[in-house]
Amino acid sequence: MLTDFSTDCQTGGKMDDKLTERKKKVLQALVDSYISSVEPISSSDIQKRYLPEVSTATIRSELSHLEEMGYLIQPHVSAGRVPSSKAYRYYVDNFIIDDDIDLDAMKDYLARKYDSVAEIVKNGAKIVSDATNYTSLLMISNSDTLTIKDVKLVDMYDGTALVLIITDSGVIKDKEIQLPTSEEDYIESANSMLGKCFAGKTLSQILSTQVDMDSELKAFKQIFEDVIDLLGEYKKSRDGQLYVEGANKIFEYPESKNYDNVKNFMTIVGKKDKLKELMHDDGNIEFSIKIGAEEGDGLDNMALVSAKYHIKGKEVGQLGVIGPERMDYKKVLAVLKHLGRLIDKLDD
Amino acid sequence: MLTDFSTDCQTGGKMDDKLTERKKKVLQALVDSYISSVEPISSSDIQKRYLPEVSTATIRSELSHLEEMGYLIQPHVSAGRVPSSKAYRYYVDNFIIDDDIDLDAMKDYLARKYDSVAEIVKNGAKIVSDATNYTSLLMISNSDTLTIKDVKLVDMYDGTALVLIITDSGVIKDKEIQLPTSEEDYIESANSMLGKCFAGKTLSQILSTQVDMDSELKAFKQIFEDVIDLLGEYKKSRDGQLYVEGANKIFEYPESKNYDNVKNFMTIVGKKDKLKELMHDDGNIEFSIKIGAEEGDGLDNMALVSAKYHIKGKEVGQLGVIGPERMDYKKVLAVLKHLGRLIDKLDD
DNA sequence: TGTTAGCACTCTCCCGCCTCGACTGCTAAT
DNA sequence: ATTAGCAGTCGAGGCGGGAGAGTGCTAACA
Repeated sequence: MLTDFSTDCQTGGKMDDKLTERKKKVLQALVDSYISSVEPISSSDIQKRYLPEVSTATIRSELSHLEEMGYLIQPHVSAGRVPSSKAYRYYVDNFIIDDDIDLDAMKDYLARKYDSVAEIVKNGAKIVSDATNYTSLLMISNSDTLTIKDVKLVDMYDGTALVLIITDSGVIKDKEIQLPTSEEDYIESANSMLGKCFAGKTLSQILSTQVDMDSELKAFKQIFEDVIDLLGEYKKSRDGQLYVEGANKIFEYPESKNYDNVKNFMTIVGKKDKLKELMHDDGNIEFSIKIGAEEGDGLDNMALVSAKYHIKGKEVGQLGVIGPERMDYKKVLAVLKHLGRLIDKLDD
Repeated sequence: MLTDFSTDCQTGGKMDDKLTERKKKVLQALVDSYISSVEPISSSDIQKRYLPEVSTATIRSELSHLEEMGYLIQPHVSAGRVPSSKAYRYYVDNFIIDDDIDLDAMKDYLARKYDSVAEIVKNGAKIVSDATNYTSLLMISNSDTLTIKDVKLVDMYDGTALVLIITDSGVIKDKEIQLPTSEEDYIESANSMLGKCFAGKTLSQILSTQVDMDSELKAFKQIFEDVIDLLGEYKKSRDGQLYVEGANKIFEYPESKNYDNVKNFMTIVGKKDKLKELMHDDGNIEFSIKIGAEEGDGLDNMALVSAKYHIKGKEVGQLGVIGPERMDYKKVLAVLKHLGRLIDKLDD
């Protein structure tokens, strides 16, 4: 089993023993069926495909029991049953085992569609959306993980210089500033000072540190402050940027028949702040699954699965999927997991 | 009158004289009414608010005439009438006069909401969407207008250099490349060569010109090609980038009651290529209005209004609005026009 | 006690029918 | 050319009833 799913809801994990084996089987059957048909599931549906050895009456009594326990919902008396958020939570916590996650299929899929691993990383959000057929979310990690390799001034013209901030993921910011003097070696010594001060530190470290302006540094005070400003600006623009891909996949779901579903979905997909909050780092959990109203307002009938991803072992962001509560968690997890591995192994 | 609207449809402009004054009045009344109520308009609606001096019977005969001519549509026999695309076209070509465009109101609105002009430009798309309550589109102009000021190599480490492309709107691209030699003055002479080749040209000019590699340039062949590649890459990433803001305004329209409308709208808003095509430069027309199916597939029941905008007199992009065909053209034009002026006057 | 067959019950969906109300198109008069 | 009057048309919405689906309950059985 995947052991690191988020179980921050009161119904997670610990309920295992309260369900008999047969109840588990019925619940799993119902969720599986519902995920594939997106129609209320009846007792005979379950009997036919999953439990031919018992009668529908038995299944019915199990179903009504599960309903009492809060796992199932009956839209109306003569309809079948539909899983509740609690059921999905139980499902992802207990029924998804690693073996189900078909990494090889994913691998083939990606190999067919994309030429290089670099291309895969670049198109992360698009790939996830394509492969899962849900809306995908890509969030760039906050700047705690970004290391400054060097800060350089480049002479331009008319006493201006270009500030380059070189990080371990490329040059990230440039801006022209005014030089306080036109001395020839000013730039050179400024460069050495800047290198000394900033190289090897993360963005957050730099911004939270108060540097003593000793005599040697005084001459570069202005430059220094300009650079700090620039870093602050960059942090602001980069921190937790969120990209959404495939937002109108919703129209391909049966759920879209219901106007409110479409509206809710589009509303939450439009609220980047809310999405960021939902994707936000849950400690050491590698995969996080938020289901329905568990997470407060806004995610009714929806679920959000997200995974951290790393480059060269370092956390660089999160990649996720948002879609209907009845989403194909196995597939989604397979895609996210495989992609995570691919990205992590990347070394060019 | 605004004289520079797009009139690239067969019904534009020239139909003026074919409509009697009263027909014009009826048509305008109907479109105005419809724009504000978004319900089919009956003969008595028009009589009450616009033409009390004639009877409903007279108006009815005018209406049925206008319908014959293709300006109106009757959803069914006992409903009022609704404007056709042709009616909207006629409306924007003939009934919107400059005086109607209340620039001052717009000015006040912007002044209340934003602190500085710079902020207004930066948030162009958001402002337009807020102010009009429609979905807005912002397209950065293609690279024909972008001039390269200089190309510079900056020494890094281990025989690599950073390529900087400095344009009149800032440094736009940087990439590390391998230097073919570690000679000391290589970078310096390369810089002078690059400056000579590229300074003052536009991106497109550079990419379309075949440069003779004479003896002097041979030594820099590799660098030269790297830079060209870089420019090509940049052009690709920048050319006609399109931003969409406020896509789910659709849910605030009465049209959203109809599922197909929502779907169509979201579909086209998701198709950036199609939007780009629709926004694409129409010669010297300052404002372009595309209405409904006039423009081929995809824009049924919708309209797209776009305007070029300039900074310091130079065209830098387009700003537009996409929404229902019955949009408030006067308001939209007021917003776009006023914002265009503000942006153009910007000089910091 | 758990399981089962049988059956009555409930509820949705859908169809046809109806009425009401909104506008129109037509006609005949001015 | 305009108008009043009126018949005609169509959609919206309410009502009722039949069909179908799936359940809960009960009583019998192992």
